[in-house]
Amino acid sequence: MTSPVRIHSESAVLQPPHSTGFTESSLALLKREDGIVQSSEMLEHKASDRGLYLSCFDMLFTEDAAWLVRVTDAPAAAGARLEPEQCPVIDSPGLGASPLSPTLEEQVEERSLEQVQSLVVGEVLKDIETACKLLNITPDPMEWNCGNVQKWLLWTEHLYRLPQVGKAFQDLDGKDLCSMSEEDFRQRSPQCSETLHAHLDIWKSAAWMKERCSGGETRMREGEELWSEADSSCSGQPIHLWQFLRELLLKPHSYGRCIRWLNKEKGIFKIEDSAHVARLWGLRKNRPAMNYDKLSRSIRQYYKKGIIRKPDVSQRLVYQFVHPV
DNA sequence: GACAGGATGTA
DNA sequence: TACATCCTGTC
Repeated sequence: MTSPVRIHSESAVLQPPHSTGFTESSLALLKREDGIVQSSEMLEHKASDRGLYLSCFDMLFTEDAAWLVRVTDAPAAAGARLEPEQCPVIDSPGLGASPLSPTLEEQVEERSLEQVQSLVVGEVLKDIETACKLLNITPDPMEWNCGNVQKWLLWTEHLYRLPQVGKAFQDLDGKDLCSMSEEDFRQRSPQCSETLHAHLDIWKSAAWMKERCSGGETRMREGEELWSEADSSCSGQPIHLWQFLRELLLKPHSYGRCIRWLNKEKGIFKIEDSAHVARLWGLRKNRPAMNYDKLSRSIRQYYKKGIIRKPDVSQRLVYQFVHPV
């Protein structure tokens, strides 16, 4: 099926592998991520409420991607409406209306879907943004050096519980990585090629979207705003441990399994997986030998400074921000 | 294994 | 200054 919608500019340096920006495997990968699955379920639920039976991901990431064009390139979207055979099947009155003059109901449905779709994309961008902060790398894989590639690999291993594959890619920088086909990935890492390739696709697509959106566009939606969100990693100052911990805590969808609030109002949090948090901190600071013993020593340095303390009722792995956000 | 805190090194 | 590292000791 060919798409009438081209969301890629011919001049774009980095082009996603498909016209949608997301390959089938990267979509499958997206579905595996908790928050995205939630968003997807939300959308599917919403769709079923309205008599739609098209999967949200089919809607969102199949080749039409008209919503994406609307978000990023509204004027160009004028000719980007779906051809009739590509439209989602909608079991509702008014279906017989001419595709050239959608009914009010169709327009309302479309708008609702667009809103949820932009939420899903927002989640993807948010995850990437968080990873960039934690790893101190740029979101565009094309700009990565070999060290950045290794960090990204470590990150992807962590995210998808993959075996260590860094050695197989140790001689590659971002440009090399981006030019690799899935078969190239398979040759270097037969076990993880699909996941790695798909995950890289997501990053490439996000980078492409960001590049596309930053070209003088004044229109801002949720996902895009996230890229320009001011945070500790944008200040040029090295991140402090307490800031890092707070950032993890503020992304429960991504890190809730290793650190979470026990009482957000009081700033009380629990480190659920000490080794994991330490590894993330080590990644962020380029300290491969980081462990919880060292990390906790740094946390204890905050006791004197009045930044973090143990709660009144001391518990293992539970700390408290003295000045909760 | 978590915790507390001293000592020292480093950028 | 803000850790990172190593250490001793306690629970």
